[in-house]
Amino acid sequence: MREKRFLMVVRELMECARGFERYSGAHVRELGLTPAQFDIIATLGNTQGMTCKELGEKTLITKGTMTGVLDRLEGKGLLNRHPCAEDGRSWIAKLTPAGQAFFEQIFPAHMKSLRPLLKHFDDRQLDVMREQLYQLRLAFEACQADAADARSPT
Amino acid sequence: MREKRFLMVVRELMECARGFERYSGAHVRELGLTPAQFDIIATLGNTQGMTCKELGEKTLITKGTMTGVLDRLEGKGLLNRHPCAEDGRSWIAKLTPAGQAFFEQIFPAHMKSLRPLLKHFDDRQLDVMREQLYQLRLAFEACQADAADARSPT
DNA sequence: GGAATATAGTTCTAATACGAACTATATTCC
DNA sequence: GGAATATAGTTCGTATTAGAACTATATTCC
Repeated sequence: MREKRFLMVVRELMECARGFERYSGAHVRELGLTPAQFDIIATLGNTQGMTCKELGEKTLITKGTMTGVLDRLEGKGLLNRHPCAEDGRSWIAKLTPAGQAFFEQIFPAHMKSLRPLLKHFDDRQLDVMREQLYQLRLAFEACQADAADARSPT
Repeated sequence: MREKRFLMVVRELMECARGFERYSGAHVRELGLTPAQFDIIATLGNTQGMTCKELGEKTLITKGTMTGVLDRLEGKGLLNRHPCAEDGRSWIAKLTPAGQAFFEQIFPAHMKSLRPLLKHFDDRQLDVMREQLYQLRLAFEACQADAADARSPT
């Protein structure tokens, strides 16, 4: 019954993801941001900005959603978009000074809010978990690629 | 830098969850269902039905969303709701004969679609992963409870 | 028995998730 | 150089998410 074992792993995986989102999201919302907005701010903090494509790769936000998230952050005055010199199709999203200042204020606070979680794990266990999850992700990606090939074979 | 290690684990966790949802979701959508709808059908298959509350516990669907998901399944004729004899506030959601027949048709197909993933793991590794994820979930739940206490102390 | 409280489910709003269609610009290939 | 193709970002439609307010029924406690 490998299948059942596998489904139990998937179930735990989903519970964990939801659990983290709830825990982290509760704190983020107190800061007046949604999880997606926080993700963008945290990614852009201390950088010179990046394209939507890069943001999409570094966060888990898909491009269709990205537009709206960036729009709302722009509306809050935390971010703006500049045309990209190298590629006329691209825009560089960059924190405004207010956005960078906000990042510097909330990011350490958010890390601190995660600290209670940390005390449950030591470095070795974190490394084991990461490696396990990495293997799992590789499997998903490999199978995803196979499925894509099956749909449109070369 | 335990914090950084921890964030890397969280990042892998989220990538995995998204990866599975994409992989599994692609197949589920081919069946004409959304992942949430499939989750309900898979949970209700081969049962005598259950309340929204039970469904919420066995799936990862929150009660506010549950209403809409059940509405749409009811609209497709796959499910209906009966009043609950023991509790006047509750409804029993149960697959219709068409819903049960549909379940019997798609569930094995869905399991089969997951089979390529299985070949990447043996039983021992699956057990290790599940245990790791279980510990992680426990940590989230413990901290969540602490945070709730902090907001409204007894 | 009745008030206070808890719980099951629905409804509402704002923000996302995903896929698909669309526009505009880049790249490739002949 | 121009056609074919690929890519960046936006827009759109449907479904889902979380949280909070709301209705109706249960439970508790005096």
